[in-house]
Amino acid sequence: MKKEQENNSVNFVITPRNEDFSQWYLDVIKAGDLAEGSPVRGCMVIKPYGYAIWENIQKFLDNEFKKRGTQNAYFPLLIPKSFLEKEAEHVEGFAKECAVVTHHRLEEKDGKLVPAGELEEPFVIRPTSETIIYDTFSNWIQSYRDLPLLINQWANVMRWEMRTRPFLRTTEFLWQEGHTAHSSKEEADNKALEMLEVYRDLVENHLGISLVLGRKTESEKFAGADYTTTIEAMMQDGKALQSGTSHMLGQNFSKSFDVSYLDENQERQFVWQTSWGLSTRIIGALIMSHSDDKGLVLPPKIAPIQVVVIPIFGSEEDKSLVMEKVAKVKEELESAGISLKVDDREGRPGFKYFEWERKGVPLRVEVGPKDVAKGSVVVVDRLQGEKTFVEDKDLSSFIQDSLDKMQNLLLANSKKFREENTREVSDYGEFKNVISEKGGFIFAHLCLDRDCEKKIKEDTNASTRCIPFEGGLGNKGTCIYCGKDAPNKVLFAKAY
RNA sequence: CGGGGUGUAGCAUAAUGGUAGUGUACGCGGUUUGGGACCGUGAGGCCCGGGUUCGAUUCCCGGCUCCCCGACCA
Repeated sequence: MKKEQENNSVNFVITPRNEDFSQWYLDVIKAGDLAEGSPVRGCMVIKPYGYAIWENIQKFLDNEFKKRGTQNAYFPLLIPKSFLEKEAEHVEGFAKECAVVTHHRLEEKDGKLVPAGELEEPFVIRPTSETIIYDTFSNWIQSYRDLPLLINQWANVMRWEMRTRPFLRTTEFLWQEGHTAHSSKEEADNKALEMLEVYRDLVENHLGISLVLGRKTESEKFAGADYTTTIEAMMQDGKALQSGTSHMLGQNFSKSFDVSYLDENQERQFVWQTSWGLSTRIIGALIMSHSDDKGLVLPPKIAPIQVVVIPIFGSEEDKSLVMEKVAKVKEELESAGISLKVDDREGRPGFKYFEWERKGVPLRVEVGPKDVAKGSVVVVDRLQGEKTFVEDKDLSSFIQDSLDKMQNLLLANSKKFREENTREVSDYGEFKNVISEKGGFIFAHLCLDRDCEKKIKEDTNASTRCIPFEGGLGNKGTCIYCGKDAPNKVLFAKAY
């Protein structure tokens, strides 16, 4: 981000691909009225405009979940420490980042409030809810008739990470976490994939962010899962962002939490489980994928406001004519299902143009005295800045058409950018060069030895993002690091 | 948690061991309105604690904050 003094006013010139990228998106977030720092370490305040984006994401996912028989439920924020200890890998994965509740009241001592009433068993503020949900599942599930059990929870979680970044890694974040239990491995395998596909649909078709789908390597998988599948996106600086995950938990948790049932043959069986989650991090992905030097760019399908109408007038006489026309435009577009805002505040139009551009509203409709006289309006496109004079009779279809085109163009741009910055490499020297000079994704063969993966990360700072379903899994070759047999081709990148 | 930096008004910044200035944003009055309007006017500020000093926003020490790099990670 660079600042420029102009007419004694400070403007933010946003430069997405420079080295100050993280600073850049911070300022976009501020400018776009999305979030600001909170007094609590690494937490964020999400302002109404930003929260409306999250609500649109929720609306879409809720609908998709319910179509697939998933029900919403809610479980406690506080998890007994002993629950976390039950699944060995799971504790190991989360122990380092837990906020712990040890007391239940405050007492005054020497004029200061100090914690008192120490708890016999501390609670952990959920970093994720597998343990407490599966403890409950063990009561809910008795018979094969209780399966499959498909539950989703919208909640906040806390992970006390060393370093935070707004939206991408906050101490507290919002997400949905789905938890399912099945009678067969195959059914659970399919469920994990099915939910990953729901995420793909959301992120590609609604958020306009092109993805690579694949499986995490052993060292990057969820703590306690048999395997983890992921959607990986590329930000404008070439770094990767894990945007959603779906885990096949196998029977690891069902055995630790005794989630079992009697099958048709009166035999005791452990359930097969999945869990899947998508967080407010996705809003960070949205910001970092599409924003330009003017601010946010929001895809029409997820934008809280799709069209902003700016009335322009000088005299009172003009005002009544213009506002009459604005009312008609509003009625017509709203009845076509478009979410619209009329910015009828006092003030000059230019000021309003800048403000709504910063906030990423896809289309702007200007209505002034000249437009009233000509029987048309001016429509301006946020993405390309194109200005079009549209006759009144064509307005609704033109707007609809423009929104659709913009939606498609955003995804196409994102896909093109990702493909242009993905490179196949077969030599480790070249690997290092590409990572340091060009960045982006690298597609290369990797053996199953975890040491190779670790050393590459230490060496280059690039981690494995996933083994892509397309062209990765089962693509045999020789390991880029050690030269031994590699069963898969793997996607590497520096990641957020 | 290790290394580096930072902290002055809502935001962005300046100067200063002795009354803290500017831009923007905000309130009020007026004139304006097709790409960040103008005039007048008003309110608003030195991260916290200790030390040195007649006097500290400034110097010193400690703490905290936020940011960057690393480790960690959705």
